[in-house]
Order: sequence, then structure tokens, then C-alpha cells
Amino acid sequence: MIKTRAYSRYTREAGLLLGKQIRLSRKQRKWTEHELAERAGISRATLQKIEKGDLSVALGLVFEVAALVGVRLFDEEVSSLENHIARTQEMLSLMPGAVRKPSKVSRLDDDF
Amino acid sequence: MIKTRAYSRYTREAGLLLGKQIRLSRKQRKWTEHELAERAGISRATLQKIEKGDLSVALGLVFEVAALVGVRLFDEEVSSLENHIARTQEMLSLMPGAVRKPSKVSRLDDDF
DNA sequence: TAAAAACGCCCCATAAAATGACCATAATAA
DNA sequence: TTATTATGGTCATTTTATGGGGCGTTTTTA
Repeated sequence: MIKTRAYSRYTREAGLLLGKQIRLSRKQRKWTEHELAERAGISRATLQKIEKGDLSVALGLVFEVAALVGVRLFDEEVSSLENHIARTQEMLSLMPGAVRKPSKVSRLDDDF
Repeated sequence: MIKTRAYSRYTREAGLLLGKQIRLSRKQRKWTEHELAERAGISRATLQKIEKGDLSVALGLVFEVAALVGVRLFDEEVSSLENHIARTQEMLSLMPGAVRKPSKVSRLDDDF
């Protein structure tokens, strides 16, 4: 029995868009599936899944393929990713180490 | 034997940034790991991997969690994703059905 | 139009991910 | 400080993804 996971519409569409963008970029570069898969170090079957927007594929494989054909998430250049990471880390370190739920009452805030 | 896959710097940093952003957003919302994992329908262990930038996690799980805490890739609202998908599909349908490598010579173009 | 290549889809073996339970430690609230 | 909860990590088991191969169809080139 195969258990199919439920995904939100946003997630499904995001995966679909990403896949289509990759496919389009690959064709613009005139690379075959075989060729792109080889460059990415993955099988053709997996590449096909990615281009179809399959959400079960590992994040890293998708990112790798996307980068190879020039599809950028974060629409930022690599160099600035570093800074972005650093800034996020900074904010993170200003936060309390653990989140704690109030024991009982006083649930009017969410201060954010 | 655990086979570690090689990822490009861009991929590694993208995963790391995404994870940190998720963690930050979760804390801003004052949700515990347990809470977010539950909402996303995944285990706490998997959420921890995501927040650490682990690239082996399924794309869909990461997107789902990101969406829950408000981290958007494509920095576009959901509604426009549809249009974006449609436009990409349109361009895609204008492309030849199969990419073909030139048989021998004439490799000066890449017309793109 | 014939030959070759790209694509779509399928199955299978196995490598790897996801889960749930657990414990230890760190962090928070009282 | 003490009690409580969140987090970090490990482990065994179930579930799933990945790669490899095959095969028919479509597309392209010659």
C-alpha cells in the first residue's frame, strides 16, 4: 500500500513551476535529458521526476540541477548568499535558545 | 555504508540559508520544533534536518515547512505562481519536442 | 522515408530517508 | 533553585527514493 502524502497548493505549484523552468532552461541550452542528468550526476529517471515537479526528489538534487541550467531560487548571486546566511544567523543568535509555550492563560499576544 | 554525495557550493549554501530562514521564522512565531513538525505532518527529526540545511530531505517536505512559516521561494504570491507556470508552459510548447546534438562539426553556435 | 537519437514510462534491486521512541542536556518559567 | 519543557542526538524499523535497464513511441536528421 502506497501512502501518498498530501501537499498544499503552494507546494505543488512551486514544485511544478520549478520543474518547468528547469525543463525550459535545459532546452534553451540544447541539452538532452541524458546530458543534463550526467552533468548533475543523477539518473535520467530522476531528472524526469524533477522536470515533472515530483516533490519526493531530494532537495539537493533539485537545487543542483536548477543551478546547472541557471534557474536561481533566492534570485541572488552566490556571493550574496553568504552574507544572507550570516545575517540570518545573526538574527537567529539574538533569539532565545528555546521556544516555550505559556503554561496556561495569557494567549492574546503573538507579538509578531 | 553511507554514500555522501558531492554538492556544489551554491547548492550547499542555498540549503543552509533556507534552513536558517525557516528556523528563524519558526522562532519568531514562537513555535516549537514539535509544533511545526506536527503542522507540517512530518517528524521532529526531519524538521531538524531541514533547519540544518540537510540536502537529502525531500523537496516537498521542505517547501511545505517553508510555506508554513512564511518563507517564500520565488518571492511571489501563490496566485501569480499559476500565471508563471502558464507562461513557462507556453514557452515550453514553442520549443522543439526533442533536443538533438549535432552529428559532427559546426559547433560555433549556442544561439542563446 | 529510413536510421538514429531523444523521450516517456515501466519494473526491480538496494541504498537511503523518514519515523517513532528514547535519553541526556540545555533553557525557560515559576 | 526547582520543575518543566525544548532541543540535540542516537537507534531500530518501516518506507521510499535512486539508479539501471529495458522497450515502445516520437522526433529529428540525413
